[in-house]
Amino acid sequence: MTQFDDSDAFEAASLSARAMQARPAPYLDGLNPAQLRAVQTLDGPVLMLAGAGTGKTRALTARIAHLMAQGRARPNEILAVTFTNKAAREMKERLGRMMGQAAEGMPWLGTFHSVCVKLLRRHAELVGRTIHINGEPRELHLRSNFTILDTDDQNRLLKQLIEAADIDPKRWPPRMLGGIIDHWKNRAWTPDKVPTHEAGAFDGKGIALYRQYQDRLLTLNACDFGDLLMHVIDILQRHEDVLAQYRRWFRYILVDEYQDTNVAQYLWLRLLAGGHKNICCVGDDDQSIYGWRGAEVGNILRFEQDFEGAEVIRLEQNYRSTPHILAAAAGVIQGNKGRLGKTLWTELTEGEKVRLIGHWDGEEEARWIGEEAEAMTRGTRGLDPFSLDGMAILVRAAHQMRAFEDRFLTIGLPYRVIGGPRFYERLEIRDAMAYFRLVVSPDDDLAFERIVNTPKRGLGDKAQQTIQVMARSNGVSLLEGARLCVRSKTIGGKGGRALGELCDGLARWRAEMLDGRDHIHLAEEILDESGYTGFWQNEKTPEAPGRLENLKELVKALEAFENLQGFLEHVSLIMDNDSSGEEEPKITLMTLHAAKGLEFPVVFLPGWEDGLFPSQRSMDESGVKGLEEERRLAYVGITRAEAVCTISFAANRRVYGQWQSAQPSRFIDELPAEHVEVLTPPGLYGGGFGATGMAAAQQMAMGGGMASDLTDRAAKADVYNSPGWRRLQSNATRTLRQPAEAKNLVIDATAVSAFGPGDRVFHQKFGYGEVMGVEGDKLEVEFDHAGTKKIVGRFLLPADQAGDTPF
DNA sequence: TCAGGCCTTATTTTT
DNA sequence: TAAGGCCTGA
Repeated sequence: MTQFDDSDAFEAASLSARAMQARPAPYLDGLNPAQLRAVQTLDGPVLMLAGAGTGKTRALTARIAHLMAQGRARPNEILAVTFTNKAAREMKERLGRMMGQAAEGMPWLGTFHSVCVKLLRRHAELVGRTIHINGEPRELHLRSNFTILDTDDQNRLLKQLIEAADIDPKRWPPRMLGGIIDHWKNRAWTPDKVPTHEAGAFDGKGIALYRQYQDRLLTLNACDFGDLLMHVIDILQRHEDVLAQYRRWFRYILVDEYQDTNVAQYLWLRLLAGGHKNICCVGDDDQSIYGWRGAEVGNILRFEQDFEGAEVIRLEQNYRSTPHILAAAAGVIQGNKGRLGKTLWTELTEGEKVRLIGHWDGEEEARWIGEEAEAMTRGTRGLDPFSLDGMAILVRAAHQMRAFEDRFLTIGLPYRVIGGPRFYERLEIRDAMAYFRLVVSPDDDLAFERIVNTPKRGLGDKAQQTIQVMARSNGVSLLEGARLCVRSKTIGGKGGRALGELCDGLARWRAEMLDGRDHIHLAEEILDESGYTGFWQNEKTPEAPGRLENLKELVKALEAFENLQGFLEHVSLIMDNDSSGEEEPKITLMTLHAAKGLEFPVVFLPGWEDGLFPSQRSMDESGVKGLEEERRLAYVGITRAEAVCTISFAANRRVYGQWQSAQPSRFIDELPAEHVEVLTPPGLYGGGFGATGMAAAQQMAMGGGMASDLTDRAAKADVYNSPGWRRLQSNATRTLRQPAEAKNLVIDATAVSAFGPGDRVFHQKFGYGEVMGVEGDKLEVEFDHAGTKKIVGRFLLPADQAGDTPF
């Protein structure tokens, strides 16, 4: 298909569209030939194979603009799905900039899940089933105001079911069952469709529990994330009229990150695109890194078979990285079999080689990266200076971040961590939300369970069981059951009084809400009067102030919505944590997974050791498939870098408290030597070696092999005396001791002498504590909640000044 | 009911 | 090591 096909549209296009077409199309400006083809090939299935940094979002948004400008579809006739809210938002913003307000009118641009929620709310009543409750058949169906459960609700529900089935939740943890159910839902297997070879799952009770769980969700009028897709698929499969309606409705379909789709998403797309086949999938098989959560690389590899007559367009011109970085990435990814294949190229000619450095242990690695990052802000090794904002450290596993955090805290290097618990997953936010949920829907039993005794109201297991029994025997919600308990004095004393207050409060807040009271004030009132705010105010842990801050932020987030209900509906799908408004430049710390789609001028890739990266577990569990996914992860990591990419590894690392020695990652061997520069670790001699091949380079990067190369006696003597040599010796004997502390510490006498034993101090990370003694340049501090630590004096504040600082 | 001690376990994570 | 869940003693 060529761009001339657009002439067909000319006849069909409306007058206004023809007028638009007559004008130059600014959204096409500056697109390269491949991008142009991807934008202009409108009919039939298209696979846009977009390598890292090749401008795929640009092409995708231009394509949408083109569809509209050509009069092919109105904004509401285009279905565009992404995986993350962030990607959807980005696309909306870009479209907005490209076409003015037109993008506002794209109601079907969103994540798979948000689109499914919209569809499901329209057709909820088509999801239903006859459930026997106490032997009586009852026809239950989903209602359009269903609630969306998150993982935590899900696990609590599963735990109840597991215990009710008399299964030991220790041997068979709810999380595991949740994982299995998720796995099934990712394949669009309803309880009836789970194949028999899965019957053994969860001690042979998996399928039965799955069915019970689905029934329970239906009675709660709730869905989990997997249901959103699965229910929609089920509806589309069973109701031809509904399917036909949407096939007509969505005239063009676009899919971002197609390599990440699972079976359910694939089926969903096939159903919707089945009529006209105007589907454009964008993705990169080399960046498929979510196989472990159900993504099927097969989907993208099979595209041409699945969608007959598909046009495959490769975006291969890279606008991000230098040639050395691209070549290094290409060298690594070459090791994978069965790729669709792409060759990234760039117009850039200059640039740094990928840098490789080995360290004695993980702490030294962190120390070196800290120093290097700091040096790079000033310009070092002949490089221009870089801002910390342009630097990122990408790790395989979240726990690797710890060494860096510790180090950066010590030297005072500003950093930010991406990932970790998202805002809406935080304890205090979930508690607060449970209060809101209960006000909006008094029947929300899960929310009730969460907050009956939070803050502590003296309602323990026994009282809660009493409420359960009361509710069940009367066929009412837990909240209503609680009211009955209070009224009948079944729960008396202090607990009963507190419970009565809670029930009254909930009734009062609900009445106010129905009265149309301003929801922001109402939210504040709920949190104050329930005692929840007070609970955190009285808490003296170092994280308590932060939690209060988060609660404030939560209330602020309400401003964007008209009422509590609207807020709750959106929030369950928008699990973003965009902490905006950063002042000072910071280096970014995150996992490789979280880094996909991002780019940084300077990237550090630490921990390239076999077993850590590639991860042993991946290889054990998924064999070659696992290793290939790890390799794609390496590819993703390298291709994040624009200008400088530094890979490092350590010979020794502490794993679960035990010192272990490690081999450099096999991926290091796969780096093409001519695109790699080996840096010498501090304290080791060996500059000026002509390394050939990465194996030699590795040795050198670790300081190995230098004794034979250094013939000069004096130099040799120096080497034997160098800390590096002593390290190597201990390495050779494999004594896994913790290496010696770094020397050359400058003793900061003023900072230390500012405190003495008995002083109350505050530390950014560990909170409040008391100085126990002085040791060299450090103070020994016994923290109230973090144990005893040795801290450099200048990172401590007198406790009474802690409140005045922006910590 | 609850705080503190013991034992177990230990990627990657979005919606 | 270190965090989270469970149990026990007060």
